[in-house]
Amino acid sequence: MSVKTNKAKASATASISAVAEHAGVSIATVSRVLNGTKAVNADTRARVEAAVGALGYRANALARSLMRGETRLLLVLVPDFANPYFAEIVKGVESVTRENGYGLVIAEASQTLSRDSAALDSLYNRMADGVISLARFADLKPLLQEIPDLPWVACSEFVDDSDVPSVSIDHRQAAIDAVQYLLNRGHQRIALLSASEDYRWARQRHAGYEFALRRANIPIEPQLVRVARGTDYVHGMDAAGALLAMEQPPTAVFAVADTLAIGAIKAFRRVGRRVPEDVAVMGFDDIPVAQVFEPALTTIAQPVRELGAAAAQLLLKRLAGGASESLTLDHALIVRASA
Amino acid sequence: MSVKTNKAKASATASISAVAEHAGVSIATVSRVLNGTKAVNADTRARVEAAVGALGYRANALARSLMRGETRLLLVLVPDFANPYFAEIVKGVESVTRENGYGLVIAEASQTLSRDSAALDSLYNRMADGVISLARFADLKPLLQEIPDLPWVACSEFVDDSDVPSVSIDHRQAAIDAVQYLLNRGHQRIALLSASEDYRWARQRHAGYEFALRRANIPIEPQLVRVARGTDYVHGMDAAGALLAMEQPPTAVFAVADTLAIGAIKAFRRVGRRVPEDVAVMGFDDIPVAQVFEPALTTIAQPVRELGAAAAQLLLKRLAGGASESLTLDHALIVRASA
DNA sequence: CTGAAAGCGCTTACAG
DNA sequence: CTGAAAGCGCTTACAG
Repeated sequence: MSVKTNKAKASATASISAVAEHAGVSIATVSRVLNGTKAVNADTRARVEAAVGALGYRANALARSLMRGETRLLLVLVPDFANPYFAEIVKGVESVTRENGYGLVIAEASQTLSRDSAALDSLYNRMADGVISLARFADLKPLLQEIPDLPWVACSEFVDDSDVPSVSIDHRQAAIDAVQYLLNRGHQRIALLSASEDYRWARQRHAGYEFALRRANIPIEPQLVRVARGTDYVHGMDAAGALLAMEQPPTAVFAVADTLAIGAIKAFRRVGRRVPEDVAVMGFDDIPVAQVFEPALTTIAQPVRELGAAAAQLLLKRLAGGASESLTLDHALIVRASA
Repeated sequence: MSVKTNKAKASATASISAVAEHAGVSIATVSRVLNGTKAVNADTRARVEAAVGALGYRANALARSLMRGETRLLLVLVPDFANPYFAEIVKGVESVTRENGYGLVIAEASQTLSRDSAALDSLYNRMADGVISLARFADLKPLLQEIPDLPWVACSEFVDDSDVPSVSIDHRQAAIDAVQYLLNRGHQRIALLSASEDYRWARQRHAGYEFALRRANIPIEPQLVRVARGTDYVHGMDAAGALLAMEQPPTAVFAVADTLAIGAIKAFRRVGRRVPEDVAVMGFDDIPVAQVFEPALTTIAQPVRELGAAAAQLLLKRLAGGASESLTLDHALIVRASA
């Protein structure tokens, strides 16, 4: 029986040595029964398990991680907690990480995010085994250079000239589909309500919008393109206001996010314009409120849960030493009432 | 210059000994300039800083935390990522933790959450310095017993016979205010759309509803009380359906969550009932969509950001050794169009 | 001001 | 099957 140095370590959680002492074995043995890593004699095991129970012992994750070289924690970078779209993706991520025994560290990756963020700083330093980023491309880029050796996976966003794999739908094609739908319904003056093009997806949806129009021989009218200052409902209202002021307003609006679409509809309604009779409005994302809102939103549905789940799987696979290739999932056009 | 044992540690991040070697000092000195904990000679400091820069060194947070006895990580338990109400609270939490150099580990605390969750399991074991819980009281209770020595703070929920401080509005009083408002508008048949009473707040709002009715000498009609099977929009629709089937339906509905209220309105609309003309609907929370929805929601606003921020402050104060007393913040009745 | 050494709580070859 | 010991990468008395 070994001699313990610090016997009365206050009320603090029992350590492995306390368990060893209690069971009359070495800490190595305790470790073995805890991890099932090596055969242990039946009654030795029983004694250890009894000691664990008696002391309410739980291995200190910090020490364990330090030795194992992994924390089983994944960092998730989201641009905005409040956007339901991101929340759904996180749910997808969570579903697979939970199954695999990983925890999630979530940080809001705003523009201001940088090395001065002590929180993130601590994470970079081996607190997480890898990161899943939904952050704006513009925010992501500089971060990548700072923390080169952590495995990254981008979700919805991506970084072309890098080895960061990504999981996403084909934003450009989805936008083409949306605009084509509007064209098919006879619209010729179609406005684009875009989001900050710090988001790669915003840029790509914008490209899809222009492509679809050009393909239909409709000239791009710069005034019909409005960039919202955020993705909250109010930002959609504001941006739509500008459209309202035009002498020849659009007959249809393609918004790159449902939140923006809903904000726009609100703005239109306020001045007595009916949707879709006077203006058709298409959204993007198919967030939960899209179907209960009135008029219910015609929108592009992203397989959000799957997006998150796939990103998590990709990262886990990579952590397990596997190769990681990017993935493109399918989108779908959901026709409801707003367009 | 000391001899390094493991020289070619692959590409892995530089360790403190690598920095020490590079700068020609001991690791103790490196630690001191890193932490500014003790005076260091100016040019020694310069040499160390140069080495840190050259090697791109960042302290290993795991080892550091193990020594310091703190991780500067806080665990946030949310019942549902998808509910905008919780998202806003998390934003409040994040604003203060970020300022204080703390990171957030977020886990979804569903009913199924238990010791089999490897993710949470690792957290309990000293991965987080404390926890802020928005979890259902019913889920929270058993967890508390498992991890007794972590400092907890409950937000919106609470645990009466424990030393867990909480930050919340007065849910019961808020419900009384809501129902009284409805009564003042002449309603007599007021339904309650409640949420799972695993949530303490649901139970309290329910109590407030009954109190207000009784105070007005209106008998409680059990059929007018419906418990939704969740807090998503669809759950509100479902629960409202039952109300619709009544021979003498209510003239007003008080929903304990905006999501539920919106779902109910949708259900009413589907069968041609107008809100608020045929049925008035009141919500609770004032989530972002409440004001853009049509009809805009009359609701009880909770100071969500403040709630989250206060919970974080309370926890931080406690971690700093301070005392922790519970806090009740003010709610507000927002009159818009739905009631 | 600086270094050698102990120690945080674990895991894992290495012997036996 | 089991233990003594080294080591993960740090921080911090203890000497000097």
